Amino acid sequence: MSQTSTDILREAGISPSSQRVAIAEFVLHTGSHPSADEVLVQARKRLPGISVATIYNTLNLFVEHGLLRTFSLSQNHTVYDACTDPHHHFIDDETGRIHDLPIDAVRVSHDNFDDFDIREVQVVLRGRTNPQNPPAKLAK
Amino acid sequence: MSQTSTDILREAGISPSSQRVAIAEFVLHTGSHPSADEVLVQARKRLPGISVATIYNTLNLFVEHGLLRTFSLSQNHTVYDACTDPHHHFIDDETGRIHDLPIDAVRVSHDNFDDFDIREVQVVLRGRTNPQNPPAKLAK
DNA sequence: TCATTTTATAGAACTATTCTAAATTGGGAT
DNA sequence: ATCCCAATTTAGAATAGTTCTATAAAATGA
Repeated sequence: MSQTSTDILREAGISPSSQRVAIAEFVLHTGSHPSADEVLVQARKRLPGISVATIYNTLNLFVEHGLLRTFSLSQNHTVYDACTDPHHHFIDDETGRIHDLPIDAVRVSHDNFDDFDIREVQVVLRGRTNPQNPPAKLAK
Repeated sequence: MSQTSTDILREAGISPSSQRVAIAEFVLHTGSHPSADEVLVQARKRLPGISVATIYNTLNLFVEHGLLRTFSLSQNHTVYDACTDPHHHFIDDETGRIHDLPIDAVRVSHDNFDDFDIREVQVVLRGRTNPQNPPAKLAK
C-alpha cells in the first residue's frame, strides 16, 4: 500500500481525526460495499467508542469529497462504494450482494441527446452467482 | 389505448378492485416515475378515500407481478417505473428527475463471466438537462 | 342468504438517517 | 506549558417513508 488512509484524507482536504482514520481504514479499502451499520461494526474494532452519528457524518463527508459513492439498493439499504478506479457493478438477485466489475468488462455507447448532457454512464448487471468451481469450504 | 387497466391487471393475475384500477390508471401509464406519495395524490383524484396502506400494498403487488419496478434513488426516495417496454434511464443531476430512454439509444455488451449469470443489463446515464430550444412557457 | 376468502383500512410500529445542542478535542499563539 | 477557538464528536431526540397489525368491509360462490 503506497498511500496511508491519513494521506488519502489529507489529499482530499479532510483533516484526519482518529475517528475518520478508523473509518477510512475500512471503508476506503474494502470491496464489500458496506452499509453504515457494517462500517460502524468495523470502525468499532479499531475505535470501540465511536458513535453512530460520527459514522454518518464521516461517510457523508467522504461522499462530499469524492472518496465514496452511495448506492441505494432499496429503502433502508444504502451502501457505500469506494471510489478507487472507475468500475461497473454486478448485483446478485438472490443475495443482493454487489460486486465490482472491471471497467473494460463492459462496453457502452449511446446516442447524443439534444436535451441531455451526459456526464456519467453507470452499468449494473443483475443475475445469479454460479456455484464456485473450486468448491471452497463446502464442509462446515 | 388497446388495453384497459382492468385488462392489464387480469392478465397479470390480479383481480381488479376499484382501488387497484384507480392506481393502475395512473401508475401504469405515466412516464413520470412517481413516488408512492405522488401515486397517492393521483389515485385520490379518482377514488378520494383510498388509503395510504392500500397504495403501498398495491404498488408492492404490482411489483411482484412484474407490472412495475422500483427505483431507489436515495434513502426515502423510492420511485416506480412502469414496465412497459424495456428502456434505459437518464437521471438529471440537478433535479433528480428520471427520464426513459429508448432501449436502442444505448448499446451495451459485456464479457462473459465464469461466476455470474447475467439476466439483465441496466444502464443509467447521468448529467444535466439542457435548456429547451423551443422556449416554452418562459413567461409566467 | 350465509359462510368464507379476499381486499382495504387506520393507525401503531419500525428503521435508517438526520438534526440538535452540548461536550470534547486539538492546534496554534502567546 | 496554557489558553483560546474552531473543529469535531457525541447522545439522544426527531424525521419520514414504509411495513405491520388487527379490524372492517367487500366480493365470491354455494
